[in-house]
Amino acid sequence: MEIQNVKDTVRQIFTEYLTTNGHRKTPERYAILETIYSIDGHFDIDALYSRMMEQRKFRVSRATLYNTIILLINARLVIKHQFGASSQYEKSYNRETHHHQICTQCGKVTEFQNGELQHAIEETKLNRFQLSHYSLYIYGLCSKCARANKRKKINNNNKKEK
Amino acid sequence: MEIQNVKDTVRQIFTEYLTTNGHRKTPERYAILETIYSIDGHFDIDALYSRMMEQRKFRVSRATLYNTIILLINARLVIKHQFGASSQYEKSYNRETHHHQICTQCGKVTEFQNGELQHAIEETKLNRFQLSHYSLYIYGLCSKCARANKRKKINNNNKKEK
DNA sequence: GTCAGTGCAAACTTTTTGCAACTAC
DNA sequence: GTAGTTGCAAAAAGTTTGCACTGAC
Repeated sequence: MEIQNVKDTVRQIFTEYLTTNGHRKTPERYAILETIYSIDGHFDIDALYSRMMEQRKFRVSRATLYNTIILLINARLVIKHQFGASSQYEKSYNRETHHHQICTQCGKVTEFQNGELQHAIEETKLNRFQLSHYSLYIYGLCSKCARANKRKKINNNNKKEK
Repeated sequence: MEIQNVKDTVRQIFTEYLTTNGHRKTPERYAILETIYSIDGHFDIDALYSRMMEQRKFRVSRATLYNTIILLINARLVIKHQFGASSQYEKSYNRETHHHQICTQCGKVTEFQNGELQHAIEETKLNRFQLSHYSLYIYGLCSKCARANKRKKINNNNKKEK
């Protein structure tokens, strides 16, 4: 699906959601949705705030961002993650299911896809639980940090020998 | 493995970790480890703090709890989760691998085990990444909230008809 | 016209940090 | 003795809340 097409669709979904739940259709809310769907990957409230100021020249308060994000999560248009200190968000409509690799040393987060894994999770029988979505976080060392540690270790050993 | 046996073993692992990394073996650190391994399931810093005061009559500052937990995570004796607002922790030695179901409405977290799922995740080929551990969070509605919503919906419909 | 929504600042919560006192080594 | 740890309080960071004003309906 093309980008503009996606934006139109999510706008429509959001409108329906707002109508159904008796919320007002404010320009702030649509501007936030529009901005979020122009961001690839994860973002936090601060990044979203900056981006709206810079790119869309539309200023909204952080409070409104927090408020609106909750609506978007309920409308199933955004999902929330809790990797590190602050909450991370990402658009969820028309996005491939993916999993997250998080480096325990440098904190870098990368995404990867795996059909088998996805299938295994979605087919899991859950007792008395209605699945809505899920997050798989895999922790470990990214190649960069693994290499850095290896070098460090060699250096330390050399020092000891001296 | 019996509880006391586990506690002795983790104590030993922690001692080795502290020695290897040039950290001191303070009574605070062992008291914290001991308390954590007497807690079943998840806890946050506040709960740990209260528990140490009440049960072990050993008072440590929150700062020390945060410091020590980092050591325990590095020693692979504790793992950290980020469900809601505050970080949640749990002991990890000699504990069955398990996954988490989180109710998006009431926030209740329950654990479940699934060998197939565990196997599928552990066998996943990761490109340039050294797996250390992982967390699978499944979001949705617990049976209680699902029932509550159903009732609510019926009530709303009745009201409309009147 | 009304009331949900917004912006702002203050409040609140969780976690981190700086510093003096303490203690494991 | 001395450097790593601790406790305390202050600070920082992220999020929520109260209130007056605004604008969607």
